[in-house]
Amino acid sequence: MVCAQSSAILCLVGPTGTGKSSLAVQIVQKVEAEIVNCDSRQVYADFPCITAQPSDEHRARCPHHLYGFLPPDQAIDAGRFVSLAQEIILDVQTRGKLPILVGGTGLYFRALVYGLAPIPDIPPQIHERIQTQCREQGPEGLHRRLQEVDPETAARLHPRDRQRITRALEVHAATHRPLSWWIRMYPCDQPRYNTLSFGLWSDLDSLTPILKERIERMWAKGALQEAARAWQRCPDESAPGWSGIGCWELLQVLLGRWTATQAQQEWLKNTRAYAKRQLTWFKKEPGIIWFKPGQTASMTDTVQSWLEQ
RNA sequence: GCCGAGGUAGCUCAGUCGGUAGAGCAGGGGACUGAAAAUCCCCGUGUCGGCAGUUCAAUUCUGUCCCUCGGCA
Repeated sequence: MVCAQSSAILCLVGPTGTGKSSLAVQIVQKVEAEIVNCDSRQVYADFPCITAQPSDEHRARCPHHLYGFLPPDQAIDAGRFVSLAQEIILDVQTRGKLPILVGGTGLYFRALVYGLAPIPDIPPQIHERIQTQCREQGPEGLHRRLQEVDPETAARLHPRDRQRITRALEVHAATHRPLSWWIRMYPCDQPRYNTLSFGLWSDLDSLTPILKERIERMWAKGALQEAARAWQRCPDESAPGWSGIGCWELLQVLLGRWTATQAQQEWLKNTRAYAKRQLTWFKKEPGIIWFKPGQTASMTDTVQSWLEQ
C-alpha cells in the first residue's frame, strides 16, 4: 500500500454508466483511500437504486462520503457541495489517506478542483422575488434588466436561459456587485489540489445498450417501489430530489400518467441525453487522462507512480 | 370485386391555385461560476408510392398500376 501525499486527490469522472464507482473500489484495493461523491443526485437518501448509488457491498470495502444523506425536499448546490466536500477531503488527507472524487456532475467537479467565487448566499426573500418576477415577466424581460446591471453576463447568456439569468440578477441584488465582477475578482483557473484526473470515455452508441440494461436492472430491483416510498415521504413533484432522471419518469407511472413502457423509454432517452451533456462537458475539462471502460489495467500503476513522486 | 380515404423526413402529419417542400417528435452538435440528472442554444435533400401522359416545367393536373385503412359485397 502506498500512502498519499497530503494535498493529493484522485478524480474519476465521465458519463453515467461507464463504471466509475466499481473502478474506484478497485483502486482502493491498491491504495489507502476513501471515496467522495461528486454527483448531484446520489446525495439523495430516498433514491439509492434510481440514482445508482454504490452498493452495500462496495460501501463495505472503504468509507464512502456524501452519498444518500439528503431528503428529497432539500436542495444542494455547487457551493454547498464544495464546502462539504472540502471538509471531508481535508479530513481524509489528514488521516494520511487519498480522497478519490467520483462522479459525473461536471460543475461540482470544476467548482471543487478550481474553486468558486466567494459569493455570499442569496437571502431567500431575494431569491423568491426574482423567481416570481421571472414567472411574471418571462426570462426575456429579466434579460433586458440584466443588460443594464451586468451587461457582460447578459451578453454571454441567451435571453431564454432563465436559470442563469435569475442567478445573475440574484447575485446583483444580494451583493450590489454584478456576477461578472465576482468572476473577474476571483478567477478560478488554477487547481487548488494536487490532482490526478481520470475519465472514462464511452461514445453514446456503445453506452446506449449498457444504459438500457441498467434501467431494466433497476426496474427489477424495485425502482418503482423506491419511488413509491419516496412519494409517501415527499409528495411534492417540484421538490429538488424528484428532478433526478428516472425519479420523475417513475413518478409519472405512480400517478397513472404513463405506462411502464413509456416511462422506460423516456428514462433511457433522458439518460442518453444527459450522458451526451456530460461528454460535452468533460471533453473540454483540461488534464483528464482518458480510458475506455474495461481497458483500465494501467490505471492503478499510474496512480502509484504519481503518489510516489 | 365495388365505393370512399390515404401513400410527403426515422415517426405523426402540413403544404405546394404547376416553378423540386416544412412543423412537432425522434436524432445529431454545442454552451455552462451555487437548481447542473438542471437550464438553454444551433442543425431538415427527402426517388413528395411506381410508371406513363399533358406542359418550357409535375410532388402538385390526367391516366394507370401497386400498397395501406375504412365501408359494402
